[in-house]
Amino acid sequence: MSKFGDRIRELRKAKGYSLRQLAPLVGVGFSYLSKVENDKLDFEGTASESLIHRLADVLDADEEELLLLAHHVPKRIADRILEQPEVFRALATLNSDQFQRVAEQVAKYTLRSETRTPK
Amino acid sequence: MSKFGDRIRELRKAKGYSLRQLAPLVGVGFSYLSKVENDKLDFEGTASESLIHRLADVLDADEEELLLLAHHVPKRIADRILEQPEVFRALATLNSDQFQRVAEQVAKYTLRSETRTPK
DNA sequence: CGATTGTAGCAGCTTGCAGGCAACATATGG
DNA sequence: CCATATGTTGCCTGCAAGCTGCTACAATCG
Repeated sequence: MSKFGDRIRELRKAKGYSLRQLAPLVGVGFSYLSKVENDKLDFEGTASESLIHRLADVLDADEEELLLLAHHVPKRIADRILEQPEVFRALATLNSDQFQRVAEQVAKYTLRSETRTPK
Repeated sequence: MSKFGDRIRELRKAKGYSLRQLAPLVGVGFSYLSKVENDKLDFEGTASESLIHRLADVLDADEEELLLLAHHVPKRIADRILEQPEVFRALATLNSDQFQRVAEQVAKYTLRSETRTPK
C-alpha cells in the first residue's frame, strides 16, 4: 500500500517517460527512482522533500498532494500550525462529529471563493 | 528570540536544577544543554524530538507546547493532517477573517468539553 | 578564597538519510 | 534469435544531524 510510489509511476507514465529518462530531469539515478516507486528504499521512510518538489515540477503535479502521500506535512500547513498552535491543538482533540462540522464550515468558505472563478 | 530555549530554562529553574544536574537526567552533556537553552547549537536547527520528549518528561512539561516552540509539528496533529488532508489544505488557504471564525467554532467545542470537568 | 554555575569552542563520533553503481531479469521488436 | 530498452535489487558510499567530551574561562556567592 504505497500510494505515493503508485502515484509517481502513474504521473511518469502519463508523461511517457521511462525511469532512465525521468531520472536526470529530477537529478537522481534511475535505480533510486525505481525504489521510490516500489517503496523499496534501504531505510525506513520516503523520498526527501526536495526530490518530491522536483518530481512535482517535472511531472506537472500537485506538490502538496505528493508530499501528503509521502507522509510529509507541507510547509504552508506547518507554518499555519506554528502561527496558531492552540487552534490546531484543539482541532486535533475534537471527536469525529465535531471535526466533521468544522470541516463543513471550512468547505463552505472554500467553495465560495471557487464559485467566483467558474469555468 | 528563542522562545524554546527560554522556556526550557524557565522550567529547569522552576525545578531547581542546574545544567549539570539536569543533563544526566535527560541523557545529554551539560554543555549541550546550555547551547540548547541559548540557541547556540553548532548546526542550524533545534533539539531533536526525542530530547524534547525526555525534557518534557523530566520537567513535567507539556510536550506538545515544547515541540511547537521548537518548530516541530507534534505527531498527534500530523496524523490528523494525513488522515484528512483536504480539510487542512483548505484551512491553510483561508484568509485571516475566515480562519478566525473557524478558530472560534473550534474553541466552542473545546470549551464545552472543558466545562464538563470544572475545578 | 573556593566551589558552583553557566558560556563557549573545538575535535571527534555514530547513525540514518540520500543516492550511486553494477549486475541481473524481463520484455519487446526486428 | 539477437539487440536494445526497461525495470529490479543488493551493496556501497558521502554527508550532515545530533550528539559526546573535553577544555578553558567568567561570573556569582557564601
